[in-house]
Amino acid sequence: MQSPDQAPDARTPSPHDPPYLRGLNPPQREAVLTTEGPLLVLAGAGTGKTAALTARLAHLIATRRAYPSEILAVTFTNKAAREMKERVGRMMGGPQGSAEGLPWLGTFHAIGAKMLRRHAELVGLQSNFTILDTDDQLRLLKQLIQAADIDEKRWSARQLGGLIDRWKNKGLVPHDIDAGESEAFANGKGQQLYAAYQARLLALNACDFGDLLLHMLTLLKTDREVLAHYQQRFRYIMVDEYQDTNSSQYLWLRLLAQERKNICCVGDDDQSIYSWRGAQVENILKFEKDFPGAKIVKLEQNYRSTPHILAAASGVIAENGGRLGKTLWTDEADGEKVRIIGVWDGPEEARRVGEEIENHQRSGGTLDDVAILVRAQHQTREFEDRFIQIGMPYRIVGGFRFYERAEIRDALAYLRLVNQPADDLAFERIVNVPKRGLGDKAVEKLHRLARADRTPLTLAAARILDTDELTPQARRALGNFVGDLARWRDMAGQLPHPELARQILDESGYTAALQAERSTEAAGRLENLTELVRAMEEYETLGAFLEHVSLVMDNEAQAEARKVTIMTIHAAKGLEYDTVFLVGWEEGIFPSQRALDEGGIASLEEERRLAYVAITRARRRCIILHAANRRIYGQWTSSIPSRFVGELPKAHVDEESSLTGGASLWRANWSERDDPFADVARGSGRGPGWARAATAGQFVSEPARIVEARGSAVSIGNKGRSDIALGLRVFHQKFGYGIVAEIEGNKLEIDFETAGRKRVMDTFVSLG
DNA sequence: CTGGCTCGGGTTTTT
DNA sequence: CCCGAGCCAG
Repeated sequence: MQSPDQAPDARTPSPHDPPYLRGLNPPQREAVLTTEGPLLVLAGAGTGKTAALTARLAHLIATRRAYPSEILAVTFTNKAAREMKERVGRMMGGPQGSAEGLPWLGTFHAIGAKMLRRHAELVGLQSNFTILDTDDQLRLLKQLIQAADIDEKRWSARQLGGLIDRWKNKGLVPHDIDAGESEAFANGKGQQLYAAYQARLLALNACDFGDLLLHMLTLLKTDREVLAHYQQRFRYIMVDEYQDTNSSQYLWLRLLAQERKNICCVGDDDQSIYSWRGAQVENILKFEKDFPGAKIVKLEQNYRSTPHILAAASGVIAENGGRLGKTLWTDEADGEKVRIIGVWDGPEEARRVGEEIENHQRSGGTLDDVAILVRAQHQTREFEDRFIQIGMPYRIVGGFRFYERAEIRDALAYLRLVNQPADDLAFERIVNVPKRGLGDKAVEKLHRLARADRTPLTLAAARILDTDELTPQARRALGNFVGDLARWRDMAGQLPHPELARQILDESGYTAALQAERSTEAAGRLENLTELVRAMEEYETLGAFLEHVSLVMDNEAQAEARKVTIMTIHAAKGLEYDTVFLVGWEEGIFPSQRALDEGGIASLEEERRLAYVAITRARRRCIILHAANRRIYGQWTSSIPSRFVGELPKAHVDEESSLTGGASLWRANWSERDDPFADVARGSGRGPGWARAATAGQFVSEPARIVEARGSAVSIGNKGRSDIALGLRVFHQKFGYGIVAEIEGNKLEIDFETAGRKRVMDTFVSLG
């Protein structure tokens, strides 16, 4: 480890460099070595931002400018936080000395929660408060809307939730909402409902995600002691993805940094794609004004993509106004130009991408190098359908996450209720799960009593047993449930919590109910529960585990298998692939119709930044497709290529487009297939019978938020499986159970129970 | 309570 | 067109 007097100062490499500086270029070094005062690091896509950020953290510790525990490093995602932790660990060689503590490294929300637990009582909470997720939040809002006698159809909980989120993102508490703002919901009831919601959360001893920051913000603004404490404590503050910060996060950071002013924000205004969830690009644009004397370092050397790809991306983003301005460059050789392919319609687009990937395989490429990026989740379907047909292994990123699954949320509700008896939402969720004969009437009576006495449902339940309000069966059932809860709470003090969880799941009858189902899904759910209990073992306390689950738990994409990845551009931010297909580059799709209709120039510019993010995901090959016809909400619609296609600099692209280039392909398509309805008319697979059997979320047995197709590789040759025969019952990952109706080499025709007849590859089915 | 119906709405998504 | 939510009937 380096001592302060030997601390490197040179911006150029020297043999005496500590390990964390090795391999950094001059601007990266500058970013690492500028420790004092405000610093803005403008890091273009692929310029080694994380490397610089981590090295900076290592540098601060190694040169003893601060104890680890005096450093605050915030990220947006758990993934980013994890990555940084790992890299710092590696750089500094093993875990840091416990005497010096650990850096406060985590997401805004995780850090907010950590602080808030220490000061919970100052905002009217107890430190074991529950963190509600969006689902809980919506159920609560729905109750409030009903209680206020507002037409739920006209004014949905979802709407109100969105509004409250926006207010929280701006750092506004109910008191700050003026009449004009309040108008946004139910003719001026917005403010009142927001206030009621916040009151209800306190009564439940609960927080939503926004509160984790908002409560801390309020505290920092109103409590001088708390403010002074953290201002003193955090000698150095680092922020990743600064362009994604919302107002509340910005205010929070500014307060914390006010004293020491050692704040280093890393970001890229060109990659700001989250304004719709409150991010303010302005935060990064006005950094110099907020922090006078700020130094700015630009990271512009790109280590990811070829010059053609960079030039294409730069050409597009140059159309945006008000940029801080960076010019990406690279040492790499030219490589392939960006290809633009125009096709006739959506199905052809999928076919074309499939062929390109097969070519890629034939020339020795692997599938995990390939990604297809879409603007919106529904576009994945076309590719999924096609890939199932040709037996191309793929994975779709997105959809349900581990803790969003019903069985996990049920199990957590039990644990939450044991941990925190005031958690009415948890109580409601599981009072009749599994079914124990406590229907709507019984719960309604309970509610009335709880409301009258202003007590949590758990208490009301105990009390109602002394009355004759419930039917004898309901009373017995509730008595058992209340008794169980009390017993589990006793056990909580004595048993290790994974064991407690196992017992709860057993004694509540939850596992038994699943076992009784005897379906594939139920088996998957049981597996998920086992996984949940296993995960608990890594945590000291039940409380720590619950916090982990609601704030941190996300199943990482196991990239083990060789598969093509299909995902949204948003989901791809921060990732990179050798070959990237950018599909659906048409006006109305990308840029999206919504962006064109609403939000004016700002929306369009965000779409353009999205295009920039999309292109810069590619390392070696970037292939952009657009179709002339697409079925949108069931209607065939013709579309024109995205304006972003036109903004790609000609010198760096190769067009194979029939529509913007020569007319040959267009004509070929036209004569071969007389009209866009041909597919439908010929019944070539898409008619009414084309039931889209299942979406990602329905396969609860999937291990993670990844929908994986079965089958390891594209089948070669035509040899079919020997274990498949006519009339056999088989299982297919997407379509479910079905009977084999025809066999043709390795292709099967199967009559699925719910999805109808489909043609699939035999590698995708297992014997049912 | 399940199923079948109608109706409305339909980017992007993390925590 | 496809999905989810809510409603009513059995």
